Amino acid sequence: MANSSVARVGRDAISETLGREIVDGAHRPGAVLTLESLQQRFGISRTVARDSVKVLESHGLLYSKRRIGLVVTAAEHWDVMSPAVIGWRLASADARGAFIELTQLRIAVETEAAALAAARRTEVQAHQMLDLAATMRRLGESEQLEEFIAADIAFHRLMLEAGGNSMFAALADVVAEVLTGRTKHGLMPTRPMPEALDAHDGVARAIAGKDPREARRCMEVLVDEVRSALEE
Amino acid sequence: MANSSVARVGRDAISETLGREIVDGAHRPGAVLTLESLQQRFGISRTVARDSVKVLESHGLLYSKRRIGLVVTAAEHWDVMSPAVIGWRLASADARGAFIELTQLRIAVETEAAALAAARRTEVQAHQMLDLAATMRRLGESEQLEEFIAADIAFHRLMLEAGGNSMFAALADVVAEVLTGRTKHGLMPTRPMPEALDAHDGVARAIAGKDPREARRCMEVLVDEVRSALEE
DNA sequence: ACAGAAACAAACATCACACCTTTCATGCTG
DNA sequence: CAGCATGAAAGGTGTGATGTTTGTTTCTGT
Repeated sequence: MANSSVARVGRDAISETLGREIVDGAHRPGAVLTLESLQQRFGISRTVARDSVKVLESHGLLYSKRRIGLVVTAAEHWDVMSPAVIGWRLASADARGAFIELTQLRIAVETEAAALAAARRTEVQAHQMLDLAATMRRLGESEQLEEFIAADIAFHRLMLEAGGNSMFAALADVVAEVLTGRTKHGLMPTRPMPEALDAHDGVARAIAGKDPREARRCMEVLVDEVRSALEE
Repeated sequence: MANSSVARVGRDAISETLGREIVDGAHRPGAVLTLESLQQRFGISRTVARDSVKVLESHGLLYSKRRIGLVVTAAEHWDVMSPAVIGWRLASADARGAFIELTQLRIAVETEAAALAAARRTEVQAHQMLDLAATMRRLGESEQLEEFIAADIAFHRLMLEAGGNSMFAALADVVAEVLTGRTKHGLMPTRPMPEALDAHDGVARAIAGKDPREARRCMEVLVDEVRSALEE
């Protein structure tokens, strides 16, 4: 028992490692692994190897076939929306591509989410939105970038949740990731543009005022800026 | 090999059954299962029980804790975008709620997808889009509903794929589900409205003509009809 | 020589059992 | 009453044996 001479890794680390490798393209679609090879490589038992494989399998990264082994699947079969796969893609060589796709998804969803939020928000949420918009303005104008981003994230999360669509709400983490990542990918000015601040204000007001059409319009302004930054 | 006296089920059927039960609310969040109970109930070995649990765990439906058991998680932690969870929700008592959320997601994504497709489509895709739009008109006007829906699905799938965003493409199955389901949920006229046919035509033409703005506008017309049907 | 059937073998699937590890609950002790 | 020690419950991991599927090879009959 005890251990082994081979690289020993923590429990979930194995599906994590394999997931990243597959997403990264280290194993071509159609490539075959075996449980045995995983046991060897990571110094683990069949039980653990099977557990790890199950996770990857349930995200569509591979499937296991008798007498063949573990077959790596092509990207179009992956669960690209699941947080795990998103994480792996963002850690891959094509992080930028993943980031762009996520941004496009965010753009698509947020315009609709703004309208939904305007129709469904509670009183409390309305106040929180207005507060957050004000906070963003304050922090943005005083160039406290880090705090600004935190407020920005809170703003978008709140909006996504206020719409009452759980699938939109589930994107809050993605949006957070994108908002954080913008700085790294050079898609964000060091000082938030006044138009962006105005647009956030507008969105908050429209949502508070239960005006879906206006909320959508303001969000579209916001999103247009993001879109154009994407096309540079 | 033999069998057992207890309800014996196929391999994946167990995570399938449990997934549906959890999504359906048969196990409240915080409720605790044990591997032992699953073994008893399904007449399976620990290995299989663990395998099934791993699947549910990787979709966020539960987590396992030592000395406690398998704790069912609240809906906000579910991987609500993964096909598996979507399937379970659509098979649950709240299928209608899930359907509405999916429709909202579809609405959000498709407007953006239309614009993207207009920017990125290949020549072949352009022709296919125009063809499908024409086919839809023909089938729609002759009230061949089933074939019409098939063409509709193909149209939307093609558009989602043409944009080159894999996350949008992954929604093709969802959209297919929604388009098929519309009839069941009484959100669809037995005869497609002429405006809808025109809008599809418009989208196809705009995409073929590489006009993202127009593609988005036409898609918005389409989507507006869906939205209003949703609000009835 | 070729087609089809039969035997073989590889790899996953499942089972049973033993032991480890974590963590909650209990109860004892100072 | 606080704190610590102890026990037990439940999952986590490891092992070896056996079942099952399926691709490959070999054999046989024509």
